[in-house]
Amino acid sequence: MTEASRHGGQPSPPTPRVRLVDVAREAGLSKTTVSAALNGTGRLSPEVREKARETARRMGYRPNATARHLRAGRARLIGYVVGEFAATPWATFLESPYFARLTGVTAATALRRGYAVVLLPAGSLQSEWADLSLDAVVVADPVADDPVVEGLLAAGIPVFTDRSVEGLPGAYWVDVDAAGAVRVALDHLHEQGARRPVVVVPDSTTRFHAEVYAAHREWCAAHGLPERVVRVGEPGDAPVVRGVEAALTADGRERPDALLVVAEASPPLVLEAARRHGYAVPDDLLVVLVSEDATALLTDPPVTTLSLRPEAIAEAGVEHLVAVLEHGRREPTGTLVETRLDVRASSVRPSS
Amino acid sequence: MTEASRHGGQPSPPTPRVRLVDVAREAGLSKTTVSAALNGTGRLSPEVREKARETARRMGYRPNATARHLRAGRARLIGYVVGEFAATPWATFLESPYFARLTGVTAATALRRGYAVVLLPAGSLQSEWADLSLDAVVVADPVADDPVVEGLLAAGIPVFTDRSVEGLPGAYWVDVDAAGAVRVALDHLHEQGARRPVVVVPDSTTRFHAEVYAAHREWCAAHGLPERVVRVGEPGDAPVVRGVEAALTADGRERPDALLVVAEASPPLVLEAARRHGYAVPDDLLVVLVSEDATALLTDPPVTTLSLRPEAIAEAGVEHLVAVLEHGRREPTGTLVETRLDVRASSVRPSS
DNA sequence: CTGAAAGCGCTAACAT
DNA sequence: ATGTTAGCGCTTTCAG
Repeated sequence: MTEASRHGGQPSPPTPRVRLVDVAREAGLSKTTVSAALNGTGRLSPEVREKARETARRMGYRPNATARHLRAGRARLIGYVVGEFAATPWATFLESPYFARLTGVTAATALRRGYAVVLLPAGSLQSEWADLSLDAVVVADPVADDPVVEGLLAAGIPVFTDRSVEGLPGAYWVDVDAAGAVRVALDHLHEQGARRPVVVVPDSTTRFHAEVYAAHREWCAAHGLPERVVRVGEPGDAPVVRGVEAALTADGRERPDALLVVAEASPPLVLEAARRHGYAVPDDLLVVLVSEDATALLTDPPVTTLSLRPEAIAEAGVEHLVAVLEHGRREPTGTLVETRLDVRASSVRPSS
Repeated sequence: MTEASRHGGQPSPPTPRVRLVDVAREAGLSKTTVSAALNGTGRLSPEVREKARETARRMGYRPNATARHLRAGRARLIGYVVGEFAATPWATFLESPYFARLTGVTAATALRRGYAVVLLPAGSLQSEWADLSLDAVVVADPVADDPVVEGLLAAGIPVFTDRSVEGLPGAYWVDVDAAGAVRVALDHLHEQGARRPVVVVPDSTTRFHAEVYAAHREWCAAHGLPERVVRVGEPGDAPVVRGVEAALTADGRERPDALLVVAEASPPLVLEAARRHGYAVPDDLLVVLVSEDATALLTDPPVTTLSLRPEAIAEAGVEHLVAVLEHGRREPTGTLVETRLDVRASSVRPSS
């Protein structure tokens, strides 16, 4: 006798699952009829339909998804990869509010559409996904010419990712309007009187950051302002905060009067760094952060943030994916999501 | 003609996938033989086996997982839920280094065992998982008497979670030795000369925190030291740091000489808070943090951390799960993972 | 308006 | 040692 059974639980009788045929027999109907009744297909008399449903409910029938999928030819499974540094991929990845939300909303939206999202850690080999029958794969942050993307396309699996794959057949994208975001933020700071804005941004080769550099350069040229930018080696609170400190150190030049951080960093940490360097926010320094971090609302003053809207990206991506998978829609191959500037006290010049 | 085809990509010929029977025909063998050859089963002559394999490889054969699963009666799918605050579940959840690692390692380990991990966001309804044919579900942080757990067990799906489910038939657990962890940390501080340690811990009703309280109380009683504890309302850097500040404010009592934080908080932030309050670490104050945060190694001094070892928990959990699923092992129902104290300069009294 | 039968792709008895 | 066949549970023509 096992410990569990002595505790009074059932000895776990390997309940032979109720199948469609069992329901049919019990209800005195055929498999076909019950199937049609439950799926709302076919033309059945209301009474028969109700009887089938009632019996199924009573017997606790739950359709076998695997059999359905085999029949349907699609497994309703979506892979979710991050094409990232192999070292500590998920740790650095999921810890960011942006990716955490992207991941969660992708899973939730897909589930609502009847698709399950399968986590594919970057460390895992492609060979391990081989026997997974994925209908499609979402690549959450591809590197340039990502081999993962290429492998999937070669295997005939549709890929959904960011704009870096534009033009590849079978690859679809949803992306954020990075250039627009930078312009909106800088325009806002300019309107509030900023004339020496400094930008802090990770020094990476991703398309997103490349667009940020370019947009910043153009904006500065257009406004006849000097291009002040600090590039930090990697994402993460600590490096970014150091970058902020570097940006705020005048180094002989005039002190900046506005700060735009295009990297996720804890808002309170950034504010504190500014204060440490003798800036009063927003009096001496206007601050805008690209961040999804909710603590931005809790600081004193609350911090203006530019949201990349991971929720919107995830939803658009899944809708697009479902459209391609279910209706064979191949156009458009991309969707651009607008960012959102949430103006708060940190970037509003007081009573000008 | 579509945009894609004009770009020179194949017009995406809906490649009729290569099936087992196709390989068999091509190789002049039967399905059985090819199947046996590829799966390493049966007794086949080496030449035939190699021929089958070679043909399969050449034709780019990839077995249809859905058909296999239907045949096998199991879908090799594992659900992964977090039984948490419904509001912003994944955001707060995945952002923590602990959970991010737990999640990533769970997925990677399962995949290596041939199981796919499906994300089930807390906001999603049980009805949405109904037709998912999950072989088992991992509940990553159940609340007391979690209704999710109960629903799954009622549906006959094995559940893997933490020790709070001990005794429920069909529920298995892997947990961290919270009480042992507290003792190890406090013993270490005591050895280093601490006599007025203060503990900061979230004020929650989870089993983990309850155990922490109890272990702390016992330890203090056993050592005849006053029980100094600060409970913070919620996890998250900001509240925890405020808790630390409260803990370090003497308030008429003697200043503490050691600090144990049992909540994930950014190590540099905690150190800074200590300095702000006039403590030199480790001279005036020994510091130990329960954390997986890698920045603990980068501070000055590096911070001693107590790791709850999410990687080990995830691996043990998956191994246990696989054992139950594949070999029907029902005992033991639980595994306890030891924590690990990584002693660094922040908790070593200098040259005593 | 309902039921019998075929078949999705694969594996494992069983027969040769 | 290899091939034939049945069947996993479901949906869907196609007869009745």
